[in-house]
Amino acid sequence: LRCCNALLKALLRANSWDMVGTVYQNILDAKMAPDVYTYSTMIHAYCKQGRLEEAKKMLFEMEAKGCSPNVVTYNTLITGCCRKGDLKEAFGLKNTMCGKGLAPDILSYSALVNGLCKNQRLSEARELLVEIENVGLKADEVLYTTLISGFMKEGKIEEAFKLKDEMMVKGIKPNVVTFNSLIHGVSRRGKVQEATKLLTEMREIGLRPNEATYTFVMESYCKEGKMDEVFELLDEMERKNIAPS
RNA sequence: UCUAUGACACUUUUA
Repeated sequence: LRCCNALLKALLRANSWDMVGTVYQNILDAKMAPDVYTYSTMIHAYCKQGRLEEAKKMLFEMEAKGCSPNVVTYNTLITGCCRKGDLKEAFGLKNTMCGKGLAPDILSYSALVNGLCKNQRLSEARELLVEIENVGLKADEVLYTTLISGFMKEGKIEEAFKLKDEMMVKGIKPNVVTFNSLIHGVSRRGKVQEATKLLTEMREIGLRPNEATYTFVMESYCKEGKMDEVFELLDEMERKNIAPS
């Protein structure tokens, strides 16, 4: 069964949905009982396809068969709902899991925060951060990055930088994605000097810019028509062998 | 310290 689960994961990554179904059916045919990993992976597969109804059905099915969903199972579904913009359902699931004595973890919250941010509900996202700390969880760099990119997308640049300061004060280290989000935010507003400042800052703290980083910085240069700098960056990328991820 | 879940532009796939 462990092997089947690993196989399902690989197929899910490859988006081989028909094979996912086949393997799952084979598990059943072989009279093996899918475990919580199998079900969670299947739910992930449905979510990734945007087939939320079937994902939810799978949740009921596992419960009916006496396999209890855990935090990961719920997180998977919550993430799926958030990505589809069904925040009602997502928060409903959060309540359901709480009702079963399953405490949402930092991943549950960051999925919810992401959903709120993607739907321009920034103040609620911020409130969720307060809740996170109230329940004794520690916000991490992913959570903050999610918030930062949410605020940046709404053009709330100062707020985004405040969040960056806030996380650093708490001892949470920004990573490449954090900087990418910041750079992207200032770049779309054409703030070249801010973008390059961030680029040097991330280097100073030992972070390696990746392909996305360069893309965002180049965007800001392009907005100012500074093509020389763009080509310089392209050269630099080649020198550093930055491969498209 | 590893069978499953969260964040950044573009592209591609699922449709």
